[in-house]
Amino acid sequence: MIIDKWKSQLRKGTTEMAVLLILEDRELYGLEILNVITKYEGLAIAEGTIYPLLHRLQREGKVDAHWVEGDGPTSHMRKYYSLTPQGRQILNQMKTVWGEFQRDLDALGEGEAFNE
Amino acid sequence: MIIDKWKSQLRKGTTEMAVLLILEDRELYGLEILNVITKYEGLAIAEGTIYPLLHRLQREGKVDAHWVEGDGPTSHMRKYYSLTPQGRQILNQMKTVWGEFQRDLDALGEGEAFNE
DNA sequence: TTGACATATCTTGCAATGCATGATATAATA
DNA sequence: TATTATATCATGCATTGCAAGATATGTCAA
Repeated sequence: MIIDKWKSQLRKGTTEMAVLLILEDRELYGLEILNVITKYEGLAIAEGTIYPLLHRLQREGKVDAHWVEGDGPTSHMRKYYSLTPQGRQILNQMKTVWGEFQRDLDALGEGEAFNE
Repeated sequence: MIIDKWKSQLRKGTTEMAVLLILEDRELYGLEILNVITKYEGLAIAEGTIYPLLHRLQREGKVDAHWVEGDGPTSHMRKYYSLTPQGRQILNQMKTVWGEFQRDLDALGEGEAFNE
């Protein structure tokens, strides 16, 4: 499908915001984050996307990570991620930009016949 | 600015939609299209972006182009672009996808504390 | 034990789009 | 003549999401 390629272009940038949003008020590990995102069909990303993204966010100082021994019966090592102050700050900027972006693109779509 | 790099990532895919939206009910030439987009601050793109994009859209059969001799006093050759039927069809798909995408990302941002 | 499956993470290179930069050409204006 | 505005074009880079496959552990059935 042609439109599927376009969808993956739409995700550029926004997937990063989605991850930061999810971590805004709690710590989660990789697969959990992926599962939350996948609950929203329109945002669904491939599994191969989440780990490189998380590593990048950590490298850029937007998130912190620490290993936790599995607490339940399934005792896999899990890497929990949380927002750094810097990450929180950038997320707030992203929210503002995203709001403007939506408004402008929608305005262009609806009102262009009028605005001159 | 860090956020500026992110803005340019947001534009991936959406700039293409913006151009198709602008051509939805009229023909325009390159610089005109750029000027319309630039009216919306949140969507502003660099000048070096528009021509490669238009060429790609033409190559993909989404738009048609034809040269027009300058009609007014400034008689520069202008290349006018218009939507093909296929381009119109794809634009409609994009509108649907974009709507879902917005809803989902906003829902994630606002409601995640509740949804389990 | 063995094998299959689910969980959980990691790594490497590719594909696609917007951007930066600079080039070309014409007409109007100083 | 030189400068500025208009209008288009071409080339290679930066970034991000994706595909594909590898690794490791624990559970459960045969």
